[in-house]
Amino acid sequence: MARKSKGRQKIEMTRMSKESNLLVTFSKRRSGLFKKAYELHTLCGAEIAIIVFSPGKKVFSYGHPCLYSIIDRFVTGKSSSSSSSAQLVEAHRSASIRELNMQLTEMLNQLEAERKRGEELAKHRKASQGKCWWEAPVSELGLQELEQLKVAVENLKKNVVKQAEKLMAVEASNTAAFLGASSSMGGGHVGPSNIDATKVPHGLGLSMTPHGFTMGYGRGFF
Amino acid sequence: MARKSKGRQKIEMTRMSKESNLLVTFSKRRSGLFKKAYELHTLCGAEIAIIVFSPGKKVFSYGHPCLYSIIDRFVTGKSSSSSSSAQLVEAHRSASIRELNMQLTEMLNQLEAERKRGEELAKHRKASQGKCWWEAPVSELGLQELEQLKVAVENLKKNVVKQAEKLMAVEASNTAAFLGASSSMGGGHVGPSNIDATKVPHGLGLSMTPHGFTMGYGRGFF
DNA sequence: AACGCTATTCTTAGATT
DNA sequence: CAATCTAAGAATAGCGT
Repeated sequence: MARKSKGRQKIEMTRMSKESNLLVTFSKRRSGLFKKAYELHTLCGAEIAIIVFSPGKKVFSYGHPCLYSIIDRFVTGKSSSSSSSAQLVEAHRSASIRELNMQLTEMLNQLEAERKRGEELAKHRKASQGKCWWEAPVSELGLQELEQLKVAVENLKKNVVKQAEKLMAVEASNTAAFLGASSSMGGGHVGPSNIDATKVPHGLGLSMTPHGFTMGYGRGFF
Repeated sequence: MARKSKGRQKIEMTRMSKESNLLVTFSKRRSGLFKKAYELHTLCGAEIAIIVFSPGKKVFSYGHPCLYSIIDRFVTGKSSSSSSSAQLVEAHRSASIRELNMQLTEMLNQLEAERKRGEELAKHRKASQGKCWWEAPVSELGLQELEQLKVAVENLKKNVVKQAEKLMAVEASNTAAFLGASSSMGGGHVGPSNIDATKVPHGLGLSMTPHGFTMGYGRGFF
């Protein structure tokens, strides 16, 4: 037996064609992702929540210290003191507005990253001046466009925030009325309860023992 | 210079003692985690949402195709049990906002495409020192995309204002006559689930190195 | 504080069982 | 199909800039 294996091979970063390979790769990489999350939590004390919908629409989640507390904190943006259903419902509602703000902020960050890259590109171009002269204007235009886009998005964000503030004010004034009869839904649940979770390739902590390491399947109790 | 570096060293899987190291490690590993998530999404078509609270309590998030749609899907699960009037109002409102989210998501996708193009451009530039003729069309394409993006942003801006006003009107009428408003714009498209085919012409590595996927935002409260 | 480097560890694609 | 094995590719700790 000369060659037992070709070892890891490079793969193209695009959806895998072979469904069988895809499935096993999904499983492997999901484990890897959760392990990385665990390590990030352990090493740096970060709190992490991960939700994964498999290609087959199954749900896998990871959360530390508690998946829901993190999501709740994220959605409400802060306190999350009480877990009363009324508050959660309200939080979820206002989350929609906050989503806009967050998404816009993310967009700005992405734009910023893109702009940086553009500058780098421009620098590169300068380094190899002479070659590709025809490209200079194009790249520059691209950069300028990005700058404009950034400004546009920033303005957009301001508008959204402004509108949202008004909306929130209105909502706050009648929140009490809305929540008069907060349905105490939830409670039961969990159908498939496939607590399959992560097997975690042996070989390293993660034995989901340390603390919670909730890796359940979820359906919230919102 | 015999030894330039000791290379990667093994570390204990416990909270890092040196705060300075901890901080930089957090940053590096967070990027790595997000990259893994991206790859899992791209390779396997999984939908992923990650929320990370840094030790400094700052929030970073990542999501494909859209962070919020995933969280929403996870959180709401299927709490279609009760249908109180309050919930109807909420559903109505969420639907409207979700439309905005869809638009924003599309924009984000376009931005991502643009970013990918940029990376590819950089890669090609580096790879083909003297063959710049290949880059020209790519750059032009990127410019076109930017133009489209610009238009998209302008339209989006208008829509956001319009929708926000509409929402305010709805809220106002609800305030006045709790259930007066009828669901004129129900519909709604639930989960996007339009898992983009990730065209990426000449795929290649997509090593997205420099600024990776950090899509953080600093606390997005209004 | 963000970036580049390098040696080393870690991850994982593909094959095998 | 799940577990294991192997070696090539990726991620990254510790430094330097």
